[in-house]
Amino acid sequence: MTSPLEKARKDPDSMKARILAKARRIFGEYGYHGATTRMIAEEVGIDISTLYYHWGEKGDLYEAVVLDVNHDLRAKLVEVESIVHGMSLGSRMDIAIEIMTDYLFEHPEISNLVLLRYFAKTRDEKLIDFSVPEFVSEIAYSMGLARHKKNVPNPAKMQVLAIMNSIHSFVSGQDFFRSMFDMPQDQYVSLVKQTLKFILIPAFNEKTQSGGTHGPQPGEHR
Amino acid sequence: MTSPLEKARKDPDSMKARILAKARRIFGEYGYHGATTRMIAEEVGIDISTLYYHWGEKGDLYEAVVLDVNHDLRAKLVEVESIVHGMSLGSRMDIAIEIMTDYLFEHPEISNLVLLRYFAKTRDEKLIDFSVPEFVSEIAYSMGLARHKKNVPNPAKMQVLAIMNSIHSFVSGQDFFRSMFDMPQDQYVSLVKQTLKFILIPAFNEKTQSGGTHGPQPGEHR
DNA sequence: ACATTATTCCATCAAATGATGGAAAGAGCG
DNA sequence: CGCTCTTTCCATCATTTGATGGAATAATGT
Repeated sequence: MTSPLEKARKDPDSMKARILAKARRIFGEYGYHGATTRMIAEEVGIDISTLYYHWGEKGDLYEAVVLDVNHDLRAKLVEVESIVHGMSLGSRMDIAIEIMTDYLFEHPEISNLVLLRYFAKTRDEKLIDFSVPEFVSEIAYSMGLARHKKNVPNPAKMQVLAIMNSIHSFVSGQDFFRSMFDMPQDQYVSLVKQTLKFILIPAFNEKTQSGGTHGPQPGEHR
Repeated sequence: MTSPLEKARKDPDSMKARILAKARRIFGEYGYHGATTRMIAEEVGIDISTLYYHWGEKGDLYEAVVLDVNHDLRAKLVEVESIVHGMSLGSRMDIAIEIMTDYLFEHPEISNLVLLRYFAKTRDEKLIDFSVPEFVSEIAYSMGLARHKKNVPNPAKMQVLAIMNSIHSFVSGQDFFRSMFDMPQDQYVSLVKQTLKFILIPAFNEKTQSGGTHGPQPGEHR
């Protein structure tokens, strides 16, 4: 059995895929409730009922969008991992920040959707996506913050979340933030990379030797 | 002339204030479109038309909420600044992270609203809030990242944004993130502080002497 | 007590929105 | 061609949602 999502991914010119692509953008831009099926249909240039024919109710389309975005994001992370494999932690982070930042600025709806899913509840409660924890553990492992893919210490997971969220925030908030910098997009992207490296790299460079996980376990902090 | 918002802030028991308080929570939780005037009214325990009587249309109430939240946030930042004034940058950040994290976890709707405003567009376009740039410049100045309050270098502004967004993200995303850690709230809060300090402090400690603004100006990066 | 004003709720609208039935148009196939 | 299956659109619903008019109730001032 092939799911509608798999069909869409197989044939990017199909109506299903075209709808999915626009839905990604609209849902990412306006959030679940801010996006209407009519907006999406109009964007594709089709009647609203055609959209329902292919994807069923709004919540189902949204679910497909979330899964689709997660699929792409995971694929990119795997690609990055294969590129930086074997480098020092400093270089790894430098390259990873470069690639992921470029990628997410090219597909800002990914960051938008990830963050909106974190931060905004939806009236019609939908499934919680459990692929986030996997992501996070895998990245933590490949950064050398944990010795085993399973059983990654909580502080390591949190550090990965902090990194990912920092990038997503600058991508997703670009309209808002750029309004206070008054600079073209490419300069903003450079500034984002520069800032991310400035903030993120030192933390992992100096403390690396003093025991990957650093400091006390969460319980008895301070 | 006193605005409705000022009236509400003056008398916290007034109907205006009670509505505003609930509106903060609901708008923060569900976003602008996800929140309905009926949800807010029901939360307060009043009829929907009473809400309209006090605050006019939905967009006006939302605007009041945003201004209200910004007011509180700014006040807290000023308070923190007065507390950490004169300390070393390291201590300043340590204390500031402690206080701001505690504060925002006590008022998570502040983080929610700030982030949703950054990341989600609203169909009915509303005023863009220009108090953000001020915030950011002031913090950057008080962190010693700029010599004058006016004319703060862009990299410094970006660093402040990164810091603020990191805190907001962990507060706003707590429901989502805690589901992957399986720990009580207070432990999660500790872990957040620990992670924020781990990531944020090293960047500012070592490079402090090598020229506050660090590295090249945005233009010719890399 | 009375007049005036402020506040609250009930009833109701109009528009927006999610969703569907069924007719038309198209595609594949003997 | 004639048949079936798929796809698309038009018309239409039922709900939800933002919003208001007006009656009823409570405050306030004189």
